[in-house]
Amino acid sequence: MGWTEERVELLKKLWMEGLSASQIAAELGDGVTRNAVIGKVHRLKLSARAKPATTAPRARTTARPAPRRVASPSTGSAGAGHSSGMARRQTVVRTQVVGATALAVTEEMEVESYVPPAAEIFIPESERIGLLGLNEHTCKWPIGDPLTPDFYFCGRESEEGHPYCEFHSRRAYHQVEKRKR
DNA sequence: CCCTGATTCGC
DNA sequence: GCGAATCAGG
Repeated sequence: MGWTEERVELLKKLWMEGLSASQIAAELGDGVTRNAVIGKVHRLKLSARAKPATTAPRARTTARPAPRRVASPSTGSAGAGHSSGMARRQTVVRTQVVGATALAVTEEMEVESYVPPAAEIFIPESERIGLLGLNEHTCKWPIGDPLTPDFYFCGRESEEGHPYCEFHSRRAYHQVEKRKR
């Protein structure tokens, strides 16, 4: 289905209201993808919105060398590492621990100094491991202050090829709540 | 992994 | 004009 005036108007309206491209795509239905929405938005020159949403000042990134796909069905694509180190300054979400699965977001704040990531989960002292206890199958998520003697690593089993256990792997970036109208 | 928007370019 | 593929970022 093409872009009828009605659909374009709806697109403009929702975009200005701050809905994400994927949400608008779902709203329009008919197999419209978020890419279609974004593409249309650009053609309409509607890029600017009230709320920056994400990705703020993007002055200029690479002018995309020459990916060119479409015709070649080669399946290469092997590695893809994803390096994300521990930032000294980071935005954390304070949670309330009620159990292993009951986490409630109560406040979002930015902290100055290092904060033990995912300290919510309790690791029995007998399972804690130090630097020398790490191997390719142990979760390398650090807990505590590295400069302190009581510093240790999660140490639980990590998925093959992954540096962290499942719990800690999903800790970094997982949608707290999926937008639903 | 989930997600966001930005960009290019064959169609 | 359209939008999949890709990129860059959180």
